[in-house]
Amino acid sequence: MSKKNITIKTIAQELGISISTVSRALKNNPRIGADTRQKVIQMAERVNYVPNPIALNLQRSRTNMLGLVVPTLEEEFFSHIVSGVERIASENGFHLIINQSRDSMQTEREIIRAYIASKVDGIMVSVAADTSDYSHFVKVQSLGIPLVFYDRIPRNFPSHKVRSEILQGAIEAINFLFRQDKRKIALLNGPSNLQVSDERLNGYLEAVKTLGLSTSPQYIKTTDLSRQDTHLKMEEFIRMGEHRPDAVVCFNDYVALHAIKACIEHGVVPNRDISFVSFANIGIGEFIENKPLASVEQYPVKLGTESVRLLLEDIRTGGNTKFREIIVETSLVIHPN
Amino acid sequence: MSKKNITIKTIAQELGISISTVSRALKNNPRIGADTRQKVIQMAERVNYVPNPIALNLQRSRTNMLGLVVPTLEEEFFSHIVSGVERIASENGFHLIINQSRDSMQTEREIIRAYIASKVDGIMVSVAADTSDYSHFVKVQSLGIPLVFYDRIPRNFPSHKVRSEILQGAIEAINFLFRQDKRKIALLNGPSNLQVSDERLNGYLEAVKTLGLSTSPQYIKTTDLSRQDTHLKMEEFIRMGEHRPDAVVCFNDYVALHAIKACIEHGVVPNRDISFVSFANIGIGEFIENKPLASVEQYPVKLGTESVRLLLEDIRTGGNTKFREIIVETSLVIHPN
DNA sequence: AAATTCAATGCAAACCTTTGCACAAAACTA
DNA sequence: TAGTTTTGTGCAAAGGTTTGCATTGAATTT
Repeated sequence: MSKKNITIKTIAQELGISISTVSRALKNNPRIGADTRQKVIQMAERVNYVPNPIALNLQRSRTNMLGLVVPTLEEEFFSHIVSGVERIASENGFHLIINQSRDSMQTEREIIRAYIASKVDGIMVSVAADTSDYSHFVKVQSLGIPLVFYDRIPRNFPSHKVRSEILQGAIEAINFLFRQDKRKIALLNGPSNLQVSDERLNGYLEAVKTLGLSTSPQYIKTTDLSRQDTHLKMEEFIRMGEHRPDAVVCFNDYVALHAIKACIEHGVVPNRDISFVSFANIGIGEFIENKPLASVEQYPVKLGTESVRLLLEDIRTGGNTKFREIIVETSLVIHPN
Repeated sequence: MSKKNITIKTIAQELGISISTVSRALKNNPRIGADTRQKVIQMAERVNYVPNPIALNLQRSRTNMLGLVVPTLEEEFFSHIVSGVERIASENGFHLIINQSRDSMQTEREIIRAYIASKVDGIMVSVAADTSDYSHFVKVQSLGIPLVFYDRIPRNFPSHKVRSEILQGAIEAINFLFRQDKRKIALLNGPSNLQVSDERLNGYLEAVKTLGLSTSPQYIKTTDLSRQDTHLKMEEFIRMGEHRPDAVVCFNDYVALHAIKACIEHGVVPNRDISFVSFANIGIGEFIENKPLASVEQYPVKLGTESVRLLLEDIRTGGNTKFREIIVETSLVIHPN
């Protein structure tokens, strides 16, 4: 095909003009005469010139790359977020580079280090489950690299943030159960070190208070998200006799499904004896028989698009945008059947 | 923090030596005296020098970036592939940049164009459903950029390829049904423009022949993967009266689930009146009641890791590796319950 | 006709690193 | 002592592009 590397120099030599003239002609610089510009453009076409972005990167010391740290790609919730991010990044001409922390702070730090070394233009992070030290993020900020946290947001760390409106979702879920004449509503929450667990709890407490429902510490349990622990905690609810809850709000769909399984094993009919609602970290398949009555949909794709939009804006303003927190709506989706 | 941009030049000036000496000292070039090397390294430490990878890229005209084109991230099968790719790419110090073609050839072409322009070191592609023209791939190859196709592989296009052992899986699936005393086994296949459909068909034909089963063109149908079409085709099977198949091999889990739904609607008991097996493009959740008896697992993560390993090898050998086709094992997973 | 302005283009630096070649001084060999 | 090797370092080019400044020739003004 083409001989070697075709650069503006090639064009310049071919036309017997200077490199800078070619560069300017190609960029429609008004200082270049119309006829010269014509010739340059035609020649560029003819020799199939494409600008070398690496040289440009060096010049501008920008890379057009965005780094995305995700705990895992093997969970639907996160891969949908990534999908949203990819779309917007693409549309804006940015390359998206993706890495999984696999919920290890150590890995997370290394990824961030690599991003810094590679001079990405911006970074988005959902922190690993065991991230307790934030010095790597401090470093990112001190270098002036735009940074956005999404979904899993570190506590008390000033930065751009994008998260779901969990609290309102929890309230909506409980109102729904209330309308179904449920009065003894329990919460089967996630690990308390997650901020998203806090929000569920706060929503629960607020709704219970507003609706004048009775509750007790026994109605609030947490699971470490393992099947075993969820079973265990659900069994505790079931064994509460006359105080047994008539509805349980679960941390997410998986927890709900496991809890429902526990019910069935104990002869408790789900959604009759005890009703379930949950938060959607997965889409509940249409093929599942015994599922929660409703889930609080979190729109992960939107979570992704909002995050990258915020990041891009920060990049555009040169990292001088004041820290913003974007809260993505949730809504209670009532499952058919 | 640091003043401006710290380069080897900074170090050189600080130490009153030349740039090249600094460069060599940092790379442990033996031509540099031990004491000079010492001083340089210490100073680098002191001023917190990090090499600028962009300049390096320009120099070597390599970018350390791998491009991955995936039809969608919102399907578990593909996001698991990506997960595998990410792990290996990371381990080898490559950045992985990801784009979704969203099953549009047009988008696919643009992604490829961007990859070429950005000078990625290698490209992996699972082609879009409607990709009929391969000129963009020809271009990639003619530029000497290493290219690997995975899962969705263009027909008759010489290149590196990584795919699942579908044919063997199909045979295994049918043997399984045979052992369950099924003798009237049908195939509900995917779109015939997909190579993976061919392979299922060939496996089916081979197994049927080997086992001496009777079949007929009526036992072989294709669906466009839409729920409607799957329903329609399944209903045709159901209405075949005394010739009705007693087992159906489905293109993938989704198709199987839809087909099963069609059965239920028509009072046909799945896995009693008609048994189902399928190929796993999704993991069948433990929560689904009516599901195929077994699925041919395709190990998508492994598909990913194998693909990127092949790509990396090709990159290492400077794109001179002879075209290879890697076939990833499958295995029939019998669902509990 | 001389002076001024303007349009069109070229030069060279800058972005940062690597590396072939050259050079100098020191050490060694004959 | 003169010649050769070794050792340690510097110069400059290369990689591709952009851009401030300088230069040229032509057109306009006085």
